[in-house]
This record gives sequence, C-alpha cells and structure tokens, in this order.
Amino acid sequence: MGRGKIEIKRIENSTNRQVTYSKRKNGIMKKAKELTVLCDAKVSLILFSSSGKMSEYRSPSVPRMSEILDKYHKYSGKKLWDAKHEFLSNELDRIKKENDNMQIELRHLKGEDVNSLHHKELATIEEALENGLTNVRAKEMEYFKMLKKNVYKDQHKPVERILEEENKRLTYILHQQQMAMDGGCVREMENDYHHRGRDYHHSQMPFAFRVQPNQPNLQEAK
Amino acid sequence: MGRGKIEIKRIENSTNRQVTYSKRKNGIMKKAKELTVLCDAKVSLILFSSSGKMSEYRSPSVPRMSEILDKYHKYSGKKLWDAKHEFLSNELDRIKKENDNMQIELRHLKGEDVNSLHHKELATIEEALENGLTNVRAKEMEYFKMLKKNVYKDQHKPVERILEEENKRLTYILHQQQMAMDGGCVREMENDYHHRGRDYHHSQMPFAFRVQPNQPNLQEAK
DNA sequence: ATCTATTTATAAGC
DNA sequence: TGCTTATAAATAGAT
Repeated sequence: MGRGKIEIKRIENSTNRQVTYSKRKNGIMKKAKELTVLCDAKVSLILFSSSGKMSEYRSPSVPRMSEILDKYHKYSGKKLWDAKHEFLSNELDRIKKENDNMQIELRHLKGEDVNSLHHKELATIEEALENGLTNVRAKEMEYFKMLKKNVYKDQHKPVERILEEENKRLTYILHQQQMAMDGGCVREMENDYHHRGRDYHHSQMPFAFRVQPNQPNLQEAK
Repeated sequence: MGRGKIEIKRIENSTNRQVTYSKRKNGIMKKAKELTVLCDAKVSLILFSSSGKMSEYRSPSVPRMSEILDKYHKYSGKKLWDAKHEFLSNELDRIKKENDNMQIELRHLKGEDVNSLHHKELATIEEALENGLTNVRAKEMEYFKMLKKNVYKDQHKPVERILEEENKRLTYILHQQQMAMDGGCVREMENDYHHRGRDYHHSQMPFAFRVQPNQPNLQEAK
C-alpha cells in the first residue's frame, strides 16, 4: 500500500528501513489499540527496532505486563518463570560463593581473620603479599623515573613537592619494614630453639652486606 | 477500510465483534510478521480475545519468549516478575558489582593491572600490603611461640621437622625481602634525585645488628 | 468463507 | 522527522 508495491523482505537501505520501521510501528500500534477497543481484547505488543530501541503497547485492560505473562504462562504452559527463577537462583549462589572466597582472600591479605590459618597458609599469604609489594614498588619506581625526567624538563618546580611528600612516605615505609623485621618472626626464629641448617649460615651473613648499595648496575642509575 | 467507516469503540454485537476480532487478528499478525522481515525488528505480540483465547506472534529472531522479556525488563525497568524475581535480580546485580570491585582490589594487591593507577593509589595499596604483611608476620610469630611451648611439652619430637621446614621458608622470605629492597624503589630513591631524610641514616645502620639474638626476654623462653 | 466497495495504511518523494 | 499523494492493503458489511 503505497506508491509502489514492495516485496516483504529485509529493506537493505538502512535509512529506508528506519523510516519504514517508524511508520509501520505507528501502524501496528494503532491496529493494536483498535483491536483492544473494538473487540474488547487484551493485547501486548513489544517491539525492538534493529537498533535495539524498544516500543510497547499494552491494552489498558492489562494493568501490568506481568498479568498478560501470567495468562501467557497458564495458556501456553511454557515456563517463562520457573526456568528464569532457577537460573537466577543458581547464578546468585554461584556468585555469592565466589564473593565469599574473594572476601576471605582479601581479609587474609589484610592480615585479618588469620587466627584459624595453618602456618602453611600463612606462608602462602605472606608470599603473595611480598610479590604484590615487589610489583607495586616496581610500578612506583617506574612512575618516579618518569617523574624525574619531567622534573628536569619543567625546571624543578611543580613536582618537587610531590617528591618530597613521597620521600616522607617511603621513609615511613622503611621504618615500618624495620619494625616488622625487628619484631617479626625472622629474628625470633633465630633466637629460638633449634636454629641450625640454613638459618645458621644465614645468621653468619650480615644483612648489612646485602643492604649496602653496592651493585654497579644500580649505581648506574645516578 | 470497508464498505463503511466504523467508529473505534467496542462492537456491541457479539458475533460481529468475534468476526472483526478474527479478521483484525490476522491483519495485525501479518503486520507483525512484515515488520519483522522488512525492518529486521524483534516483535512479540500476544493477544487474548474477549472470550479468553490466546494467540501469539514472536519474531523468529526471538527464539524464546523469556528472551524478549529479559530485554523488556532491562529496557523498561518494569517489574515483570514477582517480588522474588525482583529480589533475585537486584541481588544478582548488586553482588556482581561487589564481585567486580573485589576482583579489582585483589588484582591490585597482587600488583596486577596497576598501570592505570595514580601514585596516590599505588601508595595506598603499598600501605595496605605492608599492614597485611605486618599482621601476617605477627600471627606467624604467635604461632611459633605456641609451637615452641608444645615442643618442650612433647619432648622435642614431632614438631621438629615442621620447624625445620619453616626455617627454610623464612630464609626464603628474608631473601625475597632483601631482593625487594635491593631492587625496589627504596634504594632507588636513595640513588636518585633528592635523597635525604631517614633513608640516609638507615643505610648507616647494619641490619645484622638487629638480627643478632640479643633480647633477654626471648632468651627467657628457653 | 468469500466478495467487493470503501477506508486505511503506507511507499516514495520532498 | 513531517507532509503529501498515488497506490497497495485491510477490512466492514453483505452474501
């Protein structure tokens, strides 16, 4: 019905398709309304355009979508519902479990709720923390290297304060680390019972040796 | 469209209404199909006659009714589902978000995906890691103190191996820590630009000093 | 159901 | 988008 007859097949021209969709959408909506009124019918019409935009018509006699779906459910016997319900329920359980595990992992990494852990697990956590620390510090170093370059470029002005701040923070961190080592398990183990094997020969090797900045490749950075 | 124009209002004659329903039902179904094909749209049309008989059209591109309902739900935000569904659906969304956040936090704590982070955020993560490490080590220490007592109770026998194992592990950790410090940002900062403050005097203080077993309270425990 | 006069929807063009 | 118009399509009423 129009200037020319058209074949019922996908309109390839996108603009044309859009226009036709718009016109026919109005048409079918009008038809739905008329059917509702004339024949006292209940109608639910849901449309999604190819671009994903939704339009909807519902008979005024159908106050809720869910009502017509209820009827649909009863009539067709198709379980829209239960299947959906079950799926959601399972999904929820699955994700909750995942969630709990992550929560526990996070807590552990923060050193919380570790009372129940075996020493093996504690060791694993400690290792993970150390790895994380190594990675994060590496990233920070990267950042500062970049920053340093910019500092010289920008004539030592705006970034200097950030660096100072950072220096303070690093100092604090160092201090913390010292504290951890002073009060931590390492030295205690040495003071303790049965310290032979590797502990023994490690106590022979002063830490100072390894802490001194004496590796040529690191001096290069200056 | 017909021999005479009709007003759009309920057709009072029941037979007439029935006939018109039948005719127009076919009409609107056809329109729905055409819209689907011509415009590449997704259509769901559900009809109930005044006598309660259901008819349905769904686009072939919508394999399941529940699919279009999903879309409907997302698009309109209307409650198609009963309270339970609503609850489950919301819960699922909420927990999924929580999950994502935790996932990110965990990654960050492991030093992954940190490229996009600002130095402030990196600092926060570093601090968290350090706190975690401190806590975990404290807990480990606690564990060993307890272990030590038991060792004496149990006549030095079964725990000895665990301790040895633990000794090895601790040595490894220490080594790791050294590596982190050697290669990490702390010493780099010292070699770098603007190195003053505590970093300086810490390099003056050999670790060995503090590692030596020289605290009386720890000796007491023997 | 089928027919057909008529109304209605809409394709094409602007 | 909106308007116009020629034409195709839908359908009211009759059979």
